Amino acid sequence: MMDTRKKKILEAAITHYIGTAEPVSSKVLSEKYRFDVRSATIRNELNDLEKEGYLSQLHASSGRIPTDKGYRLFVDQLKPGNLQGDQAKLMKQTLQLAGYGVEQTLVQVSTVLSSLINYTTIVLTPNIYQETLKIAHLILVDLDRILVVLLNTAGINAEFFVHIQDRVDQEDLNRVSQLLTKKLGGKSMTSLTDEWWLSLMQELPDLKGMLKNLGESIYQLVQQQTKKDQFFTRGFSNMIQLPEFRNIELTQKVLTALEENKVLVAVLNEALRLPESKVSIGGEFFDHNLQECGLVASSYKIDDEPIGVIGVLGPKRMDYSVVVPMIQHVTKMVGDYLSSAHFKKRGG
Amino acid sequence: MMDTRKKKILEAAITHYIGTAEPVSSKVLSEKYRFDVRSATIRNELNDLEKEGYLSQLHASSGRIPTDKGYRLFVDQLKPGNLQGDQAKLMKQTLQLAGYGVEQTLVQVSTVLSSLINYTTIVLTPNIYQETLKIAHLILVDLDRILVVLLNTAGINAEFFVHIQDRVDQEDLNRVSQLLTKKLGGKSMTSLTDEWWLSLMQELPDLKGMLKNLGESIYQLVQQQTKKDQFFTRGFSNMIQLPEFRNIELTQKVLTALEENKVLVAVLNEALRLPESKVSIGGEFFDHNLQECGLVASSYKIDDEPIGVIGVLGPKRMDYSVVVPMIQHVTKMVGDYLSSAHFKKRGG
DNA sequence: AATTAGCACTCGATACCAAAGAGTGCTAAT
DNA sequence: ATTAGCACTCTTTGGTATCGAGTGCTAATT
Repeated sequence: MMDTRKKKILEAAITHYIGTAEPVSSKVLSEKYRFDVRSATIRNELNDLEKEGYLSQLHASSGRIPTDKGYRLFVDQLKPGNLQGDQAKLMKQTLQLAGYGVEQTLVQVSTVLSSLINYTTIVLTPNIYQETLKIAHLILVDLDRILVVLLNTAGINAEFFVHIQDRVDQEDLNRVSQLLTKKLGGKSMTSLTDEWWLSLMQELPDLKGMLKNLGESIYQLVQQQTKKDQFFTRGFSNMIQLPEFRNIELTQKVLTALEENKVLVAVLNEALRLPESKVSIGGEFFDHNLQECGLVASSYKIDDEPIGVIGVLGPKRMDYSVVVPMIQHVTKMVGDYLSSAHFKKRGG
Repeated sequence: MMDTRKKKILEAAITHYIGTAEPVSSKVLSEKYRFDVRSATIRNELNDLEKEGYLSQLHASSGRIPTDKGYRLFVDQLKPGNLQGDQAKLMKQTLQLAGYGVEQTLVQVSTVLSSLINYTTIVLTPNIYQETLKIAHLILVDLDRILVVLLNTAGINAEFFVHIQDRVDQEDLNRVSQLLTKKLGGKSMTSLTDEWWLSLMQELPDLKGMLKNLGESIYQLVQQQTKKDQFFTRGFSNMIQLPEFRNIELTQKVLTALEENKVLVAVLNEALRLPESKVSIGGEFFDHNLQECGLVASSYKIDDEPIGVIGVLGPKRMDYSVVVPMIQHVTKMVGDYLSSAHFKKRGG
């Protein structure tokens, strides 16, 4: 039902549409691609492909454009590709010149990535809730306020202030820090139960009140977790040059989806758990604002643990054959870099 | 040269244009506003106002639209206004429901602000470089890596990792932290000179190497300061509904300006030092991408020190009479909140 | 001297029509 | 199974006529 030539024609049609954003005609296909058949034959094949749901027409006498199903087939059969050497080089340089810190590195990388491919990059940044905790440290700020610093095994840190009733000094806090750090190993943020805190209080009875405050604050922090903005976007202004975004309504929709980021965050979170990159196309998003978009996303890892996701959002006719290898390469590179001694030395 | 009636007509013309985005005709002015003269008279006045540079025409037989000079006059004579009670209430609620931390509070506030007025909010966030330092604390992370936590007098913190050669333990670091905190009072990030570090080394000769690493890292951090992203944007998707943004080229320009944020950051930084709010209009930006925009910006203060800026970017015909009081109110409210015991208690 | 009725003029917006052109599906011939 | 040929569909483009909003100017009026 889907012989080689038909497949080739579908592939050529999609490739051509990706390149031009114009509906593809039988004439163009027979002239620009070597099928050694006249356009009428191709016309018959196109008709079949439309009936099978891989292509569609905007109106009765227009050329064909791919459907979601068409793109999906196209993407699924893409062979692992390489990216151009100069692009790989540029990304490498970007990493080496990036500023301090994980967040800043991601900002730099996604900005350059977007300008390279002219689509929008979207990023899920690491947070303290991934992985297990490693270090806790308390710093006395005011008489009644302490800054709590937490670090997980991936080296991602979080800080927040806690208000306390009891008077303590930094010496006390150092003792608490030491105890916490000792007891924290293997625990995640959410597994710090009431019982766990109670057992701590028994070890340091004189600082019971403070520990109570601390436990409550961390609990509240976990509750607020979802509110926390762990998502950013770069380079929409690069993408907006593409012909589909001459359509104001479409531009509005995509901007809205990027700002009300729930759906995108959800999709990225799915990609976090996948071993490979994830491609989403048009109707596969449960968001009408994204019906005309495609997304390629892949996770990056610190020491083999996925801690965040980099994605590329573009029009449905995005050049997947370039973007997929690109995003795989970039996430690998970022992960390696964030795990590297070099990064850690210069102050990650 | 500018009698009362003329002024009133100009004001009415600008108000009407702000409301409708349509060029204003003499007929509309004579009918909707009570000048008690026929349209022909108004026509004469409009002609004068155009010659004086306050109004302009799109083409020979069109109504008038305000020029930058017109808007400027209009804005400069605005009387201090109040905002509606329900809006004030909503902002207050937003603050109380905002998440932990300064950054998250600002994100919430700017999101709600944008949805209230349908323009884009832009925010300069506080950073460690403002104000003088108060506390430094070092935390041992790995054998050769420490996390440095700095806090300034406004309660804004920064963290970064430092790689060290010498073996130290947390006890050592506690001693260093204590010394640093003692010596830091009144110093700014940039005034930590080589001499200052040398004097520290003399007090703790056994940790000389570590202090050297630390000094160098902080120096590098200061160099990188400008790279740091201390700027964010919310609610462009609200604004894009306005009729001027049906023009794709304009949308592209404004988006580009928001992403290449240099010019905007510069303008906001000027507002940081001003006692009142700052309004910028069209040609007053040295950026062709912002020629059709207006900006109202004002700083927010922690304990009377300006530490950041909230701005509203809209089309040139933005409703300044609403936005100016609004932004003044919001920045005041945010500053008070960030300075308040309530905020500090619940974990700023 | 200020105001205004009246009018000619400009220019954009809208509608309509014709012609051109791109592309298809189908039929019949190869 | 392929394809030449053709009728048909629909969009695009350009031209033209018309409408109407709005102006500037002149001359009359207050």
